[in-house]
Amino acid sequence: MSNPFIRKLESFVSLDSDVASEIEAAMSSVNIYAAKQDLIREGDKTGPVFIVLEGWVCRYKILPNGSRQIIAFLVPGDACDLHTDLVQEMDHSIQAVTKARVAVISRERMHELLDQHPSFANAMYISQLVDEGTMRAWIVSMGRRTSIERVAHLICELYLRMHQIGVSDDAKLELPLSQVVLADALGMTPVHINRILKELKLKGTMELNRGKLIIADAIQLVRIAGFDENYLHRRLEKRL
Amino acid sequence: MSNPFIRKLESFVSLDSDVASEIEAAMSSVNIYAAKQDLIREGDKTGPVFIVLEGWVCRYKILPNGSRQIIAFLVPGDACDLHTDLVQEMDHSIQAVTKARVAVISRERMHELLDQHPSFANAMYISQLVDEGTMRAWIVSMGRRTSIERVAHLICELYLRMHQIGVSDDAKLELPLSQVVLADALGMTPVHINRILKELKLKGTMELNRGKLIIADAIQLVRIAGFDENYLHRRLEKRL
DNA sequence: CGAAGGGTTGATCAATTTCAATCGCGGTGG
DNA sequence: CCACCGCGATTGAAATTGATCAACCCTTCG
Repeated sequence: MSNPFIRKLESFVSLDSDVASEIEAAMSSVNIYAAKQDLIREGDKTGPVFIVLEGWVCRYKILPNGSRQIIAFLVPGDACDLHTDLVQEMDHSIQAVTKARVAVISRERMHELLDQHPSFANAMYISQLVDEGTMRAWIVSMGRRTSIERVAHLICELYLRMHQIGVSDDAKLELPLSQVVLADALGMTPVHINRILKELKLKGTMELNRGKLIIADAIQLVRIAGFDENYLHRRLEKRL
Repeated sequence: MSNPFIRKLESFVSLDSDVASEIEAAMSSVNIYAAKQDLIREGDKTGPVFIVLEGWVCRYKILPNGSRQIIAFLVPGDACDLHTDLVQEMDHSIQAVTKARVAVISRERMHELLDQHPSFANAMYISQLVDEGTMRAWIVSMGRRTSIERVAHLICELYLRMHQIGVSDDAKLELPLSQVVLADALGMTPVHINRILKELKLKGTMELNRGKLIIADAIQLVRIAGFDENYLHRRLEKRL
């Protein structure tokens, strides 16, 4: 099964194969977005449920002064806005970082699926808890980590997430994020990101070139980041 | 009805009075915590559901270097860890900021209530969405706001939340947060918080003395914060 | 070929931390 | 009753981090 969403759900709970195929069938409507194209904007009425199939997507918010803060990255298998129909309008925007293929499911269909398949609802709930843990980790990073620690921490997070969806061999990783995007995610300047990346390269920790990341010294990377994988609830996998 | 939790739920959905009293009955078991006492610690197995009745509580995380980042404030009416039984252990700690009265509900009972009363489940879901919106706003603040903007923004958030639970008249507010606590929440130094507070006082914007906050110029405060009430899904204008 | 976007670098500036000391006040034990 | 203690608040000076400003380079792409 090559559907990244199903694969992610299966990592949380085991799904009956007929449930899995019903979910997959519901994902047949697919949109393609170009890099920098918005899926939905702050202030819009809440739309359908999006599920990323391919490419990178982010949540972000623009401030009055024009600067941008990325709030989360969504990679293949990640869903968003599961239940936002309970509130009136988006408080942030969602944009494709790279060209992206995104499945679109109507809220009605999604509600049916959730109602009919408790295992699916459960998996979605777990997924949401993991996302919340990630947000908490971002708050901690922004508040209390220096820029090099922050960069290292984000790389650890993304490495682990890519690894979970099986998109990385051990020390190499496709990471199609420009320095500007990294800066927007980490609350820093592109210039400063550039210098930190250089420092990490000089230290022999990691190297990021044209969307390809090489982790030269994972131990050191984790140490710099002060990375605690618990927040991604890796233990969940082990239990299953 | 003086139960802050019920009052909060009612602000999201309307509850049948028998449902309300059933929920209230479930909240009969109450713990008292002293300031700085932990309700639950990072690494602990997930416990019962906590609902703050009185006082201030926070989520926080300690970093390897010993510094602390507060991730969220919980005020009367706020519940936490509704569904964390789906994951194995806490990825952060929860601590009383002031002396606090906290209702404790077993997960079994909570699940019964949620299953039996869709309106209650709905209200809890909305509440969770609001909390997520608040976390996103914190990420934005930490990433892209200067320290004075960050302070102003937090004050706006807290003012609005206190107002919602009816614990503030128009320009005054009980805000029992020390400068150290504010610093831990905003990712700053206590020294710097002190200077920013002084600056805000000098500007005639607001004043915080011994746990009492006076908003002298709400318009200016909102302007400094670049505050957008949308994320709390509430209107600010009619208030300030 | 030329333009645009992304990356790199140096110099300078500004915001915030760090360090260190002092103050005020409420609570406590003698 | 009162001196003392400890925490929170306050202030100044120095150090540091990261931002800003301003080029310039390289690659890609129309």
